[in-house]
Amino acid sequence: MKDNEPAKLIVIVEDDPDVAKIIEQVLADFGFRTVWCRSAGDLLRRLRTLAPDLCIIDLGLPDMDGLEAMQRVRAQSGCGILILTGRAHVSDRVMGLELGADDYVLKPFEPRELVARVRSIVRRREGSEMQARQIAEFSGWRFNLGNNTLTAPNGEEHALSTAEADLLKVFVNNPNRILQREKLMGTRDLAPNDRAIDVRISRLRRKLEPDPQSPAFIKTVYGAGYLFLATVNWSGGGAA
Amino acid sequence: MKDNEPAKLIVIVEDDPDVAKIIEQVLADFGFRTVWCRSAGDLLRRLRTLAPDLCIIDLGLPDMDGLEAMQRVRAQSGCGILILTGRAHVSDRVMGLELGADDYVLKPFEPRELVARVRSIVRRREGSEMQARQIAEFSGWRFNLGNNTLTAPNGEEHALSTAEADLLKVFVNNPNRILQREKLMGTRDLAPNDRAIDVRISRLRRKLEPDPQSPAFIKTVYGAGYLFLATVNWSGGGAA
DNA sequence: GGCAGAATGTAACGAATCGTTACATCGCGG
DNA sequence: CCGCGATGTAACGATTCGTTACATTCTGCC
Repeated sequence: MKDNEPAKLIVIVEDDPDVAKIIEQVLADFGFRTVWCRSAGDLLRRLRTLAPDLCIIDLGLPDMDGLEAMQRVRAQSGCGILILTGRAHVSDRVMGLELGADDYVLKPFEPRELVARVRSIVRRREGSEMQARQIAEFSGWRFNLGNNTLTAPNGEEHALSTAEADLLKVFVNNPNRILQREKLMGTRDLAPNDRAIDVRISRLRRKLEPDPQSPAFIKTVYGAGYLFLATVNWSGGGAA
Repeated sequence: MKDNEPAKLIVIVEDDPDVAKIIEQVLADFGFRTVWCRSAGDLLRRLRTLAPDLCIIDLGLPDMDGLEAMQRVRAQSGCGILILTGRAHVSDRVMGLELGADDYVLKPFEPRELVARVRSIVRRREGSEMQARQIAEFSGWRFNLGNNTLTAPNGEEHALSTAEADLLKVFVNNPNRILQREKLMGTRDLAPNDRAIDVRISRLRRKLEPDPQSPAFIKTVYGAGYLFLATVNWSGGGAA
């Protein structure tokens, strides 16, 4: 009953338009939404407003090494990463995987296998959702997802309760995006006139907002939900 | 500081002893513990007492189709699964991945790449730990990990609190195994004479044990920890 | 077998959390 | 400017959960 979710969003980073078209076609055939980025810079710019489920990255990009791009994505977005490239050397493959790619597929690729691997990554991710990453930073604030601790820009520490932390986790994972009440409550389905979310928001604002009367981060979108307005950067999730 | 954890345990299912030896050697070189199973039956038997982090499964087993073996493992253990096989057909690869394998590697394999892929799976899993699976069954009891509900054999439902559910999650994921207090407390480090665990155990027993005085499932191991004595079967985690 | 000391079981207490309710306020369409 | 529905939040009470205290059990030793 929570499967009226929109299709998964996949970003394709590929400088060859023809190849990109093919990939987009294949994924679209299997029900994914796709966005095409021509370069690493393009990708990083898009990630400021998009929250994709997976990035498919070519290693041979015009403006940046694919592996570096991948690491930047990891630091910024926490989405899944699949490397799709012609570089077949073992050392490339090992390095890609060790640096955090979820899979490494060689060109020329087999469409059905690519879809199967994409699905595998997406399937795993929706189970675990937002683990692995540990510290989210935004506007001088640091939110440690491991111990539910929120550190203010001036160094002051607030301990968040479980509910508050859960709420903030959803926010930092989906910044700059209108989030409906249902999304914010996680699994718990909410009664017709359930005000629990509002109260949770209120309590979180009290700890996070300098002036809860005019919130800087957690904006209310009248009639729709809430929106977390910030540029979130991730750190500390480090596999070596 | 929580990295004195023992090495990850990997089960290798492979009927050719020479190939198995090579795989074991490669993994051992990179710090993994390994267990070799010659057949699918052997594997399923071992899983009753082992809780591996990953199974590497050959598709060409003498006693059972590898894909069926894989699905049985998925139902029983929730560990990671990597298929390592000579079957290179696209349809095999797609089917393996769709049926829930975390990766699919072809023989002959490149040792460093295999290790990188194994690490990638293990790394991801230790972030998410025990998601995906939804319902654990043991001796007529059903524990729904999704909504923290415990159903007795007679159909009676108990709602578990968060702490109780967390505790039971550790138990059903590591049955028939002595678990030290630290493991049972999750991340929270415990003070010298911390009795929190004992109280949690006591409260869980009150809901789970017919006669808390002589527990049938949660056994006390004097001086060592606790042990969950049961055959756990998993269901409902299903990707189609 | 019996004892001492440590480990474990659990009742009771209190702090913290969190959903509900009630009421104040705000936003937007007339 | 009015009115209604959406949102903010203070207050209350139920639940949860760690601590403490005391009872009980286990183990090694005599």
